[in-house]
Amino acid sequence: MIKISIIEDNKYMREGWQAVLDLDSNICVIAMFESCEDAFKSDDLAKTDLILLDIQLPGISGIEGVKTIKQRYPDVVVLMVTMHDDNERVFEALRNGADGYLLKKVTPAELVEAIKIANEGGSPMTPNIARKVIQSFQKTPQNDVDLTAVEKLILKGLANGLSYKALAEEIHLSIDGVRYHIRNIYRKLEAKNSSEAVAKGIDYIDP
Amino acid sequence: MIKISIIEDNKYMREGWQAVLDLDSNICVIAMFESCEDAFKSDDLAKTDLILLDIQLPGISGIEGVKTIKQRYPDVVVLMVTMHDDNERVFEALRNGADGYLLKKVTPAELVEAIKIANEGGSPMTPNIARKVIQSFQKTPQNDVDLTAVEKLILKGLANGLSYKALAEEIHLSIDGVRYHIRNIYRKLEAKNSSEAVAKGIDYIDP
DNA sequence: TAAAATTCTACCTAAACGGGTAGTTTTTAG
DNA sequence: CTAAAAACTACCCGTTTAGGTAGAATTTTA
Repeated sequence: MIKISIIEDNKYMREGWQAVLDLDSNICVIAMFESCEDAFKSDDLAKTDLILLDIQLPGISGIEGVKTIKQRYPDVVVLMVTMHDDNERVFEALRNGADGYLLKKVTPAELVEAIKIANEGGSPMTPNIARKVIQSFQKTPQNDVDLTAVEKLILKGLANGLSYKALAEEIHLSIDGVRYHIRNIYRKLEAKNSSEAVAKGIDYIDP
Repeated sequence: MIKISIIEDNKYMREGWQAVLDLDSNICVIAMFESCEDAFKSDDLAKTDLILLDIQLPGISGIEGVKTIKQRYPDVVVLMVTMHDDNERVFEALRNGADGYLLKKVTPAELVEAIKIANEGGSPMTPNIARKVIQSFQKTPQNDVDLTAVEKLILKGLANGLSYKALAEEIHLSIDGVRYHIRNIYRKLEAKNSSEAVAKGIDYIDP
């Protein structure tokens, strides 16, 4: 039995969904709130498996709310609900911890389907958002500064807090040898010092 | 007209898809290869809108191949093709630049649908992979070291290569005031110097 | 209001860093 | 094979960083 909470300011929306969801024998709506504030006062969220969270709410928005929810109840699944599809807000909500999202115009069958997918560890979302999400986590391909293997190694060492001396020992080079490479790293990354180099180059070094 | 190239070692698979796709008046298969090596020798990929790329290939795998493809032709859309769904390899391919993926057992209608979605800027994928992708880019919620606003500001300054002096001027504090905060940053992040602090804390500072 | 914690300033010292220059060895390219 | 480029070593020198300690100013807490 999947226990659902709904946070949604529109009364008809809330009750419509409740009616639809309670028709399914594996789903049970255990609580409904018209705002994040209300939901946080109650303790029902603790008993919830999955929350349907409207993205646009008066007061604390869903985008902010999901952050709090995930902090307090990391295991609960949060699906954002939104009017429009290709939306920067959806993206932000996902960054803040949402597990997926669905559109308000979804059919009852799709709603139940999305909930079941999410409950089993999936993330329902449209392809458009999926593309955005993917792009944001891909290694940036174009401006890939070509650091040599040694340079990457040294940059990694710097990121780990090693001194030039420690680095020299680690890769069997003189301190000035290390310095030679570091100078080249700074030039390539246009960095003034090791911190800036690490900040700029950390995405280019292998984990 | 969407121009498609197929890289797939199984002959029947290749030709089956070609037959299916060419039935659609908006899709045209312009080239087929049985390996990445072959594809890279030819110049057909340059004229391609979308590539169907088998994830498991002899020689250069699709996971590696997509990297090369995206380097050479950043604008081409790459869809990975895979046997199994919940797969670490799919995940790696997406990290390397793939725009989506579909299963080999996909129906002709779904195949055409996925291609059209991808061509219009979407990313077809199953909810399971979507969840993985989302998780990998969410801000890590639990181990969020609580840096104060000033500490974040200073860490950001360090990441930008500022010296203590420059930082002091920027935030109207004495150099020793800056040092005071930096010491606290090092303690909280367990860092020995600014590079390590930047490496460890860069995810916690606001962009 | 008093005590405690946090924030900020100050100074000392040693170590680490960064720029410049210059020379040697090794690799690469013609 | 020879010239050019890259990789490495070396030294000088001034600046920056990091650790330690200590005390004032400010805010928080009881």
